[in-house]
Amino acid sequence: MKIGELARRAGVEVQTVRYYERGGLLEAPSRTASGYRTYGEHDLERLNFVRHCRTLDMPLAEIRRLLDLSRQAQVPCEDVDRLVSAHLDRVRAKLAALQSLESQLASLRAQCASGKRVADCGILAELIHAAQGVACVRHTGS
Amino acid sequence: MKIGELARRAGVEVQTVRYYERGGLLEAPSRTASGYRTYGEHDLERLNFVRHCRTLDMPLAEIRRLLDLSRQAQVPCEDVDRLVSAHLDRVRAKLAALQSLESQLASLRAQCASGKRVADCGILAELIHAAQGVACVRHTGS
DNA sequence: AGAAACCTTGTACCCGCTATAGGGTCAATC
DNA sequence: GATTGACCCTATAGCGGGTACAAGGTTTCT
Repeated sequence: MKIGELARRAGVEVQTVRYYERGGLLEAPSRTASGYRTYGEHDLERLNFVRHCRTLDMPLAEIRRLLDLSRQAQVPCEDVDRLVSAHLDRVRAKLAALQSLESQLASLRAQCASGKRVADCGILAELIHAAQGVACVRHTGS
Repeated sequence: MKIGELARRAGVEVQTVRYYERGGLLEAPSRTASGYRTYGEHDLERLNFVRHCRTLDMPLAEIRRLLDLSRQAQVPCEDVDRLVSAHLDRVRAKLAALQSLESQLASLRAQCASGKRVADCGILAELIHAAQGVACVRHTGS
């Protein structure tokens, strides 16, 4: 199949396939006489694998290592485990940061009562005070 | 004060200050005869405001809009609220995605028993099967 | 034969910085 | 007064993970 069909079946853009090839995530495929890339089912499987890892938010470098590892059947499975664990740790750290962020924004939004003008906006006041290192909102009368 | 002091007091890199100026987040400051930027306390406050919004993960374009709004005291506060609410929605969506990601990775990692070789690695098997659209892990012997 | 749909390479763009190169300026010290 | 070192300037390129062009070649359909 040609690149367009491969891309369509994997649900990615054509450019993305070429980008993955450049980055070594997909092997350079054979070409027709006129230079068109031709792929087989195996290439589709590999692309799907890459995409699935991407939906798990793994960086491309990590996916590349995973692909390398999977080709060496003798390597202890621990190496794979370590890679996934490290990724999981990063995801959990990001999750915690995002949760704190969510609560900050939610409480910020609660500052805004309808009908007010920007001049009296609680959100802006809060943001400005927070930016000045004031722990608690305390209107200084301005 | 010069750019180095401003940056130090706001806890950012000097390049970041210049980057914000180019992006219109900070006003172009006055210059000394030799071309050095000179800032006042007001500039520091504004930079702190920007940084605080950044710790809330707001994109620079949004911070710029917020700064614009805050200069127009007549604008209804709702506009600010809408902006923050939209951001909160995005953060919550990201949070949900990350939570699902976390559980996927955690269950993935549970596939790996120690002492195995990559040839029998549960993680890789799972990733490959998942990539092929198989809902449940089912080792085909291979 | 001509149009539409595909393919090719190469390049530039997005975000929010960060880093580097290649200079100029300023204050202190020898 | 010359040098050192810390600071400042502009311009440019890089990161990751793509996306979007431009400018052309090929294939397929009518």
